[in-house]
Amino acid sequence: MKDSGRNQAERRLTERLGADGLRATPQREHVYEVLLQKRDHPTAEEVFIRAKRSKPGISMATVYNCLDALVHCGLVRQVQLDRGATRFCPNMREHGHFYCNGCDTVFDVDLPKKPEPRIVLPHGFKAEHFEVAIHGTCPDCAKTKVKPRTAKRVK
Amino acid sequence: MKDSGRNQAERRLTERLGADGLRATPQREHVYEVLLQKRDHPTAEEVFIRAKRSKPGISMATVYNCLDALVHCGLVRQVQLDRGATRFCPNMREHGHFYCNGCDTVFDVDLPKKPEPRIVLPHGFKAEHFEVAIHGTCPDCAKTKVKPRTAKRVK
DNA sequence: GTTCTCATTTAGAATTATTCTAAATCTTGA
DNA sequence: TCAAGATTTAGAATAATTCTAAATGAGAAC
Repeated sequence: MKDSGRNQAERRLTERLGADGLRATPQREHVYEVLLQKRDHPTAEEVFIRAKRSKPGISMATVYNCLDALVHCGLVRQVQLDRGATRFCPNMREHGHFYCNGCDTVFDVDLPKKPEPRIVLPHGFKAEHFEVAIHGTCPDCAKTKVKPRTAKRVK
Repeated sequence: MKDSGRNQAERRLTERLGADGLRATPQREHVYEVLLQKRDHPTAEEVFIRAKRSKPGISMATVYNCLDALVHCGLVRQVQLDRGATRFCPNMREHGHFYCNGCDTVFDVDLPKKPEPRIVLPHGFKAEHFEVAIHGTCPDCAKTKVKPRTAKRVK
């Protein structure tokens, strides 16, 4: 049947949320689907807008709640790249993020195979998760040569 | 003489700002000094508070302006770790940041020597800068076992 | 030195992003 | 069916950052 992928995603969602003592509600499922549908690292606001298209009653507070729940149970990563809003990424594969200073777009980038730069933490530190962010210029912006800056707002 | 270190820092500041067409103003020097004095990854607000101690007239807008100028000219890095305020770090040596989910403290961590896992970017992408952030639990918090969470706000 | 121009600073308003609150609704298990 | 607790909701509140316009300051041109 044509949406077995969707059903699978839903099962996983219920499972993961459950493991954290959380319920798989229609809103949480919907927010998760929104993230899976267009993987362009949307902000909470953007998720809200998309979620409203097929679920007009959903509220911003719920979107934040759902996103938090999804992050909490390990189905979604939150990505902090610039001074703006947090972005969300349902790709849990190990990967980094390339942030284009020119157009603010975020691209997933592969990290070297069995990489984990093998960072040695001082004694007693327990790592749970790591993020690699690369800032630079994407091909399009490199061509058009606009906004060649690192920090925002300084002319 | 006892403050040659400071003079050196000031020379570098003037140089770097100048290279970007910016002036080395008393406020910019002061904000830079504040960052150098206590390298605990303060937020703009914290920098503002510290800056005011010896320069009561300085304004928040100026602190943001100065921080932007310093980031822009490559003397300071901004670090985005959680949903809270941006933090600032005057350590330009290559290093990563460990963020403790328990106490929100940020620690500098060394990256493997000639590391750069050699991330291969797709054709046309130009990397300017990269950040490695590790989220986890610091030794103190590991002992006391408080707040064992990844995302905020989900009970 | 005076004047012009432009950079910078400042206070405060405005905006943006996120969190909080309390009431309504829903779910689940007894 | 009911009680307890989880979730959602709207809207208020807070936090973080940016914007605005006026005042100040500094260097270039006279």
